[in-house]
Amino acid sequence: MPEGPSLVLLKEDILQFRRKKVIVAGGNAAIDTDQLRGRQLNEIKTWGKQLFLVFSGKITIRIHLLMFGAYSIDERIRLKRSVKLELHFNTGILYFYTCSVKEMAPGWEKSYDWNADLLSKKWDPRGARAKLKQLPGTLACDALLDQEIFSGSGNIVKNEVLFRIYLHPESKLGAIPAKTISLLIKETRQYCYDFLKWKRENKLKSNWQIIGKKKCPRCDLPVQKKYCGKTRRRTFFCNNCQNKYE
DNA sequence: CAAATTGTTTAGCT
DNA sequence: CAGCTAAACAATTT
Repeated sequence: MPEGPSLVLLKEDILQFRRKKVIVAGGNAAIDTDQLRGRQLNEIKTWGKQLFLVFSGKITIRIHLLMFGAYSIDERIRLKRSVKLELHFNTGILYFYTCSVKEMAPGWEKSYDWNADLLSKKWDPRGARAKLKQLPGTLACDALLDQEIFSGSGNIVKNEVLFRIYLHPESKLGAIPAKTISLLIKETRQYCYDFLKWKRENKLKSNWQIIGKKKCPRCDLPVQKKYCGKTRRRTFFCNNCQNKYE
């Protein structure tokens, strides 16, 4: 489910409940769900992989689907799954499963850089460039998972973007040419929108260029699989085509 | 069927 | 205290 583009789809899906009043709230999340009863869902926001439900009285609940989170509308999916949060409206029911549910403290908005969200029209590539410049020793594969820089990017985005721009995942930011950094920033955002488009069409996996591949689609040499960087996440790359700067 | 995975937080160590 | 690692969480797929 996760990665930023999926959250855009989630938001679209639940926009039908905006300005609707919560009739009953429940679930086993470690928050006071009772306080949501009778409140209107005023706003639905996303920041990368995070979803914010802003209720009347400015009570804000943050949902993070982590690796295995799911949601459904009206129908309870897989009865074995326990419900973390359920919101009943006059027009339907919204269920969230296996996710992180947190109540935000007043003023929470100030702790987020809204220009860092790849899926937002507020996205500002200059901010990303400045942050990358501050981290010369960081590897490209780690930077692409850093939510403070590329909010909404995940392991799929990381792998596919690095291949697209032929950049080796273990390249040090400080050694990468400025032009390539520009390309990295540009293509990370672009890939998010391609991801979104393909996800809508159910064609995300079929458009993967490097993830899970045995051979490089460009040079036909074997693809490397390695758990790279500090993040130690699964990384597929072509040693021949992706330039390593160190 | 064991292993791996689109993610993050936190406890605990050096 | 900074920096790192392992564990925890959990469902589905291969």
